[in-house]
Amino acid sequence: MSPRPKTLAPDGSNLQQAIKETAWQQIAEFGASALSLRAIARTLNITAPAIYNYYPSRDELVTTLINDAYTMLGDTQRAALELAPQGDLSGQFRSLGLAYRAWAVNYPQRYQLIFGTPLPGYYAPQDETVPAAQWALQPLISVLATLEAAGRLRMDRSAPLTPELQSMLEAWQAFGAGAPIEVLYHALVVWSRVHGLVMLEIGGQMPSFIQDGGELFRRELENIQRQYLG
Amino acid sequence: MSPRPKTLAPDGSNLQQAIKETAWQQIAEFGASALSLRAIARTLNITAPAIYNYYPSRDELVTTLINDAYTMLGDTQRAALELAPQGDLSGQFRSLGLAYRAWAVNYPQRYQLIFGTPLPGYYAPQDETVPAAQWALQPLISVLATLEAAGRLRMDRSAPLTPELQSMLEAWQAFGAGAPIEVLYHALVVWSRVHGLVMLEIGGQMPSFIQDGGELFRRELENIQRQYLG
DNA sequence: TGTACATCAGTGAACGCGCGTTCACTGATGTAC
DNA sequence: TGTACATCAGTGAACGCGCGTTCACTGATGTAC
Repeated sequence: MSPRPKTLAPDGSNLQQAIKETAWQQIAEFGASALSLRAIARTLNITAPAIYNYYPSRDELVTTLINDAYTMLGDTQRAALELAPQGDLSGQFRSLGLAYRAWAVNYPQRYQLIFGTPLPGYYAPQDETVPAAQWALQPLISVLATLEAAGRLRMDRSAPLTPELQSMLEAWQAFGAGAPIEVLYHALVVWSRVHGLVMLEIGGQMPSFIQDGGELFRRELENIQRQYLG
Repeated sequence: MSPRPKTLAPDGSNLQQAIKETAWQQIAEFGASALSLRAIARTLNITAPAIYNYYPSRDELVTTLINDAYTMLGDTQRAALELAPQGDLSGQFRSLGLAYRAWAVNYPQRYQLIFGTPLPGYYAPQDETVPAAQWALQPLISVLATLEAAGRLRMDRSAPLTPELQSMLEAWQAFGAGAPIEVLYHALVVWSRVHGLVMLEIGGQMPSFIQDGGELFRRELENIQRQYLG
C-alpha cells in the first residue's frame, strides 16, 4: 500500500539488534509471555517473516534473550564487585547483594524470564543456559571463597553438612565450581535468601503494607552479613 | 455425529466440580499458562460453551483456582500445626516448614500459579486474593507469636528495625495481622527464606548437582530454627 | 394414568482474533565487464 | 561511462492452528393439571 519507509530499524542499520531491543521492550511492557514475532515486526514496521533472516524461530530468539539476561545480570554483578574497595570483602559482599536486587527491580521482567515460570511452549536448551546461570552466580562464589581463605566465613553457627549434602556439593565442586564445598553451600544459601526476597518483591506478593521492599532487603542483607561474615 | 454419552462428568453429576478438577489436571500436566476452556471441554467430552453455565469467563475460573490453591496451602499449614505435639513450639515451626515445601513439591504448578509469573492476560482481583494469601501465611505468624509470648523468639542477633520498616509493619499490624511487629517481621523473613529455597527447587534453577532439594531445605530449616528460636 | 407445558443444561455453528511459519516474489544494491 | 547480471533482505499472501466468547437451538427432565 504505502511506499516502503527508508529506514526500518531504529538505528538505521542493524536490524538484528533492533529486533532484540524491541523484544526487550515488549517484555518489559507486557511480560515475557506476551512476546511475539508478529508484535515485534509490527513495532519495527517490517513484516513478520523478515525476522527469520536473523533468528530461525521464535524459540531461538527466546534462547538468545535468556542468555543475554543471564549475561547482563552476571556483568552487573562483576561491575558491582569492582565498584567496592579492593580489600573490603564485606563491602564487596554487600555491593553484590544490592546490585542483584537493583537489577531485578529495574528489570523485573528479565528477572522473571530467567527465574520465573518457564514460558508456555518453550523449552530451554540446558547446554546453553546452565553456563550462563553459572556466570551470574560466580561473583558471589568468588567473594565467599576469598572470605573463606581469609578465615572470615563463619560456619560454626550452622548445622553440620550431612553426608548426602557433602557428596552433592562435591559433585558440583568437581565439575567446575572449584571452591570449597562450604563456600558453595553458602553461595547457594545466600543466593536463595536474596532470591526469595527479590522474588516476593517484584512479584508483588509481599503484604501490601511493605511498600518499600528495599528497606526490608537492606536490613536482611545486613543480617546475612552478620550471620556469615566473621 | 456420535450419540451423546450418558454421563459427562467423571463423578456423573457435578460438572462444576469436574471442570475444576480437569483444570487442575491440565495445570499439573502442562502448566498454568496452558489452561484453556476448550481443552477442559475436550477432556470432559463437552463443548466449550457448556462451561459458561458454571463459570462466567476464563478469568473467573482462574480466580477460583488461585483462591483454592491459597486455601489448600493454608489448610495444609494448619494441618501441619495440629500434627506436631501441642506444646512443642520448635516442632510446630519445623512441621510448618516441612509441610510448606512438601506442598510446593507435590503441587509445583499450583505453587507457580500463586507465586510464579502472573498468567498472560490475567489480572488478579486484589480484594479476593489478598485475604487468601493472608490465610496461608497466618499459621506461621501464629506460631511465631506464641514463641514470642514465651520469650523464645530471638531478635538480638538481627540489626535493629529502621523507623521506615517499623511504620510499614505497624500499618500491617493495624490492618488485621495483630501480632507484634517483630513477629510480623520474622514471619516475612522466614517465609522469604523458605520461599526462595522452594522456588529455586521447583523451578529447577538449582545447580543440577543438587539433586535432592529436600536435603538442602531441611538443613536450612534447621538453621533458621537455630537462628531465631531461643 | 396421561397429556401439555416450562425449564434449562448442553449443543453446534459461527465470530474475530493473533499466532508461528512457508513460500514464491520483488526490487534495490553492488559488481563485473 | 554504461550495461548485464547476481545477490539477498524484506514483502505479501497464505497455511493451519487454537483460543474465548456469542447465539439461537434442542431435547431430556420434571411439574401441573
